[in-house]
Amino acid sequence: MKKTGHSQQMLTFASAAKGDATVTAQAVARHLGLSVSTIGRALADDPRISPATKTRVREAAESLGYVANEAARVMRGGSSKLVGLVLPDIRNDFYATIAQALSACCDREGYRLALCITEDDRELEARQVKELVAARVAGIIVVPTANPRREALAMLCSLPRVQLLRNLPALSADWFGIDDEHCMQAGTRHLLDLGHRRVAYIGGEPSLPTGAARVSGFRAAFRGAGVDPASAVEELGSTTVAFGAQAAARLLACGTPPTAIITGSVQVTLGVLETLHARKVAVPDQLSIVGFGDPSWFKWWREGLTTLQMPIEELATACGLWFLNRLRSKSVGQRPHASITRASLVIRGTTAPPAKTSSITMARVAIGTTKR
Amino acid sequence: MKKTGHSQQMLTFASAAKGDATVTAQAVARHLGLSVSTIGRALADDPRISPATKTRVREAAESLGYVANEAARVMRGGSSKLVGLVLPDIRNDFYATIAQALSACCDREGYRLALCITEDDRELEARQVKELVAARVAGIIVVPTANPRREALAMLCSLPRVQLLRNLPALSADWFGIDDEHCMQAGTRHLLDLGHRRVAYIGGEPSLPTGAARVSGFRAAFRGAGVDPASAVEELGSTTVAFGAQAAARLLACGTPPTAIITGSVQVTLGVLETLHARKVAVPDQLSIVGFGDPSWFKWWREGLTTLQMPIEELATACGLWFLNRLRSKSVGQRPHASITRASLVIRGTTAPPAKTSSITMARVAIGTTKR
DNA sequence: CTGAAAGCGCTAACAA
DNA sequence: TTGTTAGCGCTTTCAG
Repeated sequence: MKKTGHSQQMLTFASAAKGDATVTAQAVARHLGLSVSTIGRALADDPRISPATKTRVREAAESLGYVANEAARVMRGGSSKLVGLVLPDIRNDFYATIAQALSACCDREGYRLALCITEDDRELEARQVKELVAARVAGIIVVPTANPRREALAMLCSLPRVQLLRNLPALSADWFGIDDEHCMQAGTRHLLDLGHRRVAYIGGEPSLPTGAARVSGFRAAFRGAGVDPASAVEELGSTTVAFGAQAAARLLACGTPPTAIITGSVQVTLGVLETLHARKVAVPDQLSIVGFGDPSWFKWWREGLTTLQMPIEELATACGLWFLNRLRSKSVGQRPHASITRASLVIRGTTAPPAKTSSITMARVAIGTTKR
Repeated sequence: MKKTGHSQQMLTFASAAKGDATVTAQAVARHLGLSVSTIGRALADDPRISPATKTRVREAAESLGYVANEAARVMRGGSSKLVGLVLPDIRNDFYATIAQALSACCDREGYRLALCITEDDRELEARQVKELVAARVAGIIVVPTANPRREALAMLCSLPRVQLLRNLPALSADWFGIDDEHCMQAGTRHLLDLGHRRVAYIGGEPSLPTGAARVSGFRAAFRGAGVDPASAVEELGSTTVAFGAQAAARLLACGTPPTAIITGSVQVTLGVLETLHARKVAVPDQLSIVGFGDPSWFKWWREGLTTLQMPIEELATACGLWFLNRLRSKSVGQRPHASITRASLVIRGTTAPPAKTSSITMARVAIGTTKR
């Protein structure tokens, strides 16, 4: 930072050229022999300030390295430019995509994201939310845990908020999500149509709104196809890689293993694939599988993973735009708004009709309606 | 939130039970007939306050839903509990892992992360950094762009800071990174040892510190093995999926395509794999490939991708711990500290000796020192 | 067109 | 053990 030579006020001690002590509007004012309010107004482009003064102020501010103190502005009653983003796990492709899209939205409107990772732990979530409130964030975008603490709910409800994917009525917040039930039904239907009967669903606990909807879609497919649900298997647990891997191992080990598996979470899918890979299970000859979500590498798993694909990025962008608009206009709809995005089944190479015998067969049927 | 019945001060209008107007320490004080400072001290667990009052205050604060205003605290001179995390792209597994690890660190120490995604755009970076300074963050953890703007550098240098992966001397900041040059040399060496001569490197521009180090390691391997570097091919560009895909396509299309490719970025690797998959290139029979980084799905690409693996999570955790410690103790080392983490070559199924003829051969040699 | 001053909510120095 | 008060840096009346 070059020190300007204009030594109009070199008498005033520590006139902000000290280097480290943060430069305040006061300092700029002294430097120019003006008052603080003029500085503030000039920088806010107030029409009452003469163009000449404005440029003078702007240049001085620039050269002194003045950066407005947002804390002070917030304290005056203005809400901050910080938006809380509360989600379970940023390594999950789902949430990374969401964060990226929201970050782009926020950036365009001058907002920043405070990233809070809950690991689906309600205590952690409560702490994080409290901190966000303390920081006086403008609002919160949240993928809530299955059962948030009462305090967390109360705090969330005291701010502008929107929920993503998981829809908790207790939050009475607007929601952007996917048609969990229908897409899971479509995926299951695909397997039933291929002739599978012993179909297993591995997914999140039904205490999660999404978990409940997905397992419900799974069951609905059986009813819809007139198939006896007795042959359906359900493994419900945490939406983690570990759970997926264990559940798949359990299913493979049992006396009459399923001929097809459908998963209800990206992480669970990962775990299942890991187990199938480790055990060298022949897919789809011995076992068909339908995944959940569609990170880029799903198409490289064996001949390509048949999966339920959802436009997460679009979903997040829609959510971000809508939320920021609401923040700015303060408009609060009476009933929470709900926006549902449709998912679609992408058929690749991991689903086929079941083998006639329980051993590995040579049959390898090519299917290909939505092949991509 | 239940309203407590203690109507000691029901006369004071709007005694904070109004529901929406944020509850201040003042409000709690009035509610209890105490002074603000007593409230502040009680909540700060000051020894001068009687235990009885402390509990009384704490309960009242709780039931009224009081949350301290951090902006006010910051304005009094305390630094905020916000740490800026500036990185190019959160969908990149590298950076997602880093964010996750740092978030865990910060959370443990009561800090929060402000996520800023630069997309490797220096203008965007400059804007984000300025906003972080305006927000009076306690410090910044940054993966800088190749060539940050002068203003951005100046601002960064005015705060506690640490750089990850990319090491820019201009920042004169502590750095946590990997031994880019050596690991790339090892990967290339592996290919040369297998007998490859026409080896291609596809990676980031040398304007990036990491890009420069990696390409330099690539070249060093040739020198080290006494192989004529004339047969080496270099494709340097942006560290994106698109560039990787295009570069690979270009290499395959040329008259005498390389018999092996080594990549210098996770995203580039993704692009290359995409092209190889689309063109149905026989790997490793027709072409050997060494990837960069090790997201979980690399081991599922064909027979498993041979790759340069680095303990990113440990790196980020080390960085976070060290940085937060520095923030708290204000200790500033004279010379910037540099911490280098070693990467390792993981040999899986995508590297083999080159085919004798230019066409596909049947030879498929199993290699397996570090197989995993 | 510009200046003076109040006040946002909190902490810490000074009183009692 | 508790109360009073000044002041952090900014915006925003109200006065010139």
